[in-house]
Amino acid sequence: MALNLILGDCKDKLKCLPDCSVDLIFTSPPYADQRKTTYGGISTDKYVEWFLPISKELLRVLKPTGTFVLNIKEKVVESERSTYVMELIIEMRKQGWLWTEEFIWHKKNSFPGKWSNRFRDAWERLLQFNKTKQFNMYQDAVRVPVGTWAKSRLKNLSEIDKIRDGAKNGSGFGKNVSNWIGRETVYPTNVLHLATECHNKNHSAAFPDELPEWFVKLFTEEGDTVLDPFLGSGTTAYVANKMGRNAIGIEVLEEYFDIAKTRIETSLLTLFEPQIQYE
Amino acid sequence: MALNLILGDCKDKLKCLPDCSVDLIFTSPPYADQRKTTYGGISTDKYVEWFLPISKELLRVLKPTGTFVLNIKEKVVESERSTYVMELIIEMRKQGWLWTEEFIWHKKNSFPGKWSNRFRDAWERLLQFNKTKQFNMYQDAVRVPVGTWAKSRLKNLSEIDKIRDGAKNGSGFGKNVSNWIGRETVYPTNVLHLATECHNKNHSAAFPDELPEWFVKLFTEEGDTVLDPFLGSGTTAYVANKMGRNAIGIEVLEEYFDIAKTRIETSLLTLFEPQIQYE
DNA sequence: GTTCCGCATGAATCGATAG
DNA sequence: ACTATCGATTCATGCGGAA
Repeated sequence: MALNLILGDCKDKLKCLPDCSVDLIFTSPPYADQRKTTYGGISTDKYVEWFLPISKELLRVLKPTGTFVLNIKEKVVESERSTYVMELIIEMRKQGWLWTEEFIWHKKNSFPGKWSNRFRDAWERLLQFNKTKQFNMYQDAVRVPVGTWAKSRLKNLSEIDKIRDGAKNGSGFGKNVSNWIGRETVYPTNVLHLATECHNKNHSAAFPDELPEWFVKLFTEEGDTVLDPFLGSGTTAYVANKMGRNAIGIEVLEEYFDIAKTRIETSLLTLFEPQIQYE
Repeated sequence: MALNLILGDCKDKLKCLPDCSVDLIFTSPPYADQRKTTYGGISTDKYVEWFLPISKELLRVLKPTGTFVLNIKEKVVESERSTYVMELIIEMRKQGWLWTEEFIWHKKNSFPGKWSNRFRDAWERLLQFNKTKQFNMYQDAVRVPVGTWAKSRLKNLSEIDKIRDGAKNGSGFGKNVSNWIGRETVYPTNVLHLATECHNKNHSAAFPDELPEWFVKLFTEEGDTVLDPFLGSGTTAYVANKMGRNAIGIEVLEEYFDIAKTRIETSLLTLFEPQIQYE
């Protein structure tokens, strides 16, 4: 599978990509006023203005049958949720994007903290945009097991957990999906239950592998092309390549770029060519 | 507890309520293009225009320390999610509302169905609006059991042992108890996991009792006043009254109004005065 | 080989303090 | 007054060492 990692600002570098050449764009851009030390720290009131030229290029490079999934969440400013994400959706529609769906990522391990006026924020948006109504969607690729999941988990659930989360929370979406082949499966919903990865000092990803994995399965087939214009630690490109898709990743910060490149290339080496190691 | 059920259009009837008299507004208005035969079918492009005069009245009747929780979800129109909810938030802020938070109601048993271009919709928005930044929030009223698995459950058991030992000695008891209580419950997040009601055939409520119950606990104390301007089958008013809050409910449709009134009054009768039945 | 426990670590937010 | 920085708060998760 081709792996194309590009160092530079995606606003410029996207122009090098041909029209209608990408099947899935999955990305998590730097959030407003977040990661200020590493990225420029885009302020909340400039965010839409900053993003629109990029989304315009993304619209160009996406195939008519392709999908753009945007992982984003607005921050709190002076005790209020900012509205720049809503404004972004409205403006992107004016650019020609179709806002097809909003998935919810329920973050099972949300950031701790206590405030007098709000609880911990445990969810993020996964906005699905399309170029046309005839986009590819491979629903069977993400079917999840039913029934047995809840039963097997019941053993491990304490009484407290039952009270808290209910025992019928069957949105199973784990790594052992292969174990469930042959059993009864159902289609998932638009709510995803995943924990963020933590305790990875070398590359702390903003989202777990399972997140891009799910969307790569859902919206692409093997041999298709996946693009992440804000590569970060490289999770999207790594996952896409691992799954037999071509991957394009763009990252503006050299430090992140190097980490992502090293991580992806070494991981893929051990993944696909272990025999070389022993010969 | 006072129960005030009003038959009529809330746009008019709200004008009869005094300024700054309500502690919590919890409501689920008719969604755009839903219930067409009943509410005259508010179209998606007229929705904001239709709602703004009502939200203006709601702003007037709410106490400065009060909260408005709006349960809403945009519908799909021609394969796209409508943007009227986003536009509504932006316009309500212009009216003077503070958009404090967005809770997610994860519907554990979402409506079944299968479509080629989307999965089942398993979540709804619970938009929290406030009049001022100094609103009442009783966070301790909604604490949940700590999310421990088997391993830390053992840890809790050892804590219990400590308490027992302390009790034998007769000293240090209080301190251990307070530590233990602190570990047993935690504050919830802004994601609510509730199933929709499916066991009540007589009245199909838009949401389960637990939904308004949670917000009534969180934002009011006993003796406070809860308002639902779109009463529907009466869940909000019933729950509020059951919990010792004054309830005001407005419903435009006589058919719905009668059902709600009967349901609430008979339920409360058996709830509070069972002895009358036997005397 | 398991299981168990300790511990660091987060796309955070508020309010007080400092320039 | 208005902005910038900083400490306190808090909990699910997974890694690594130990039993």
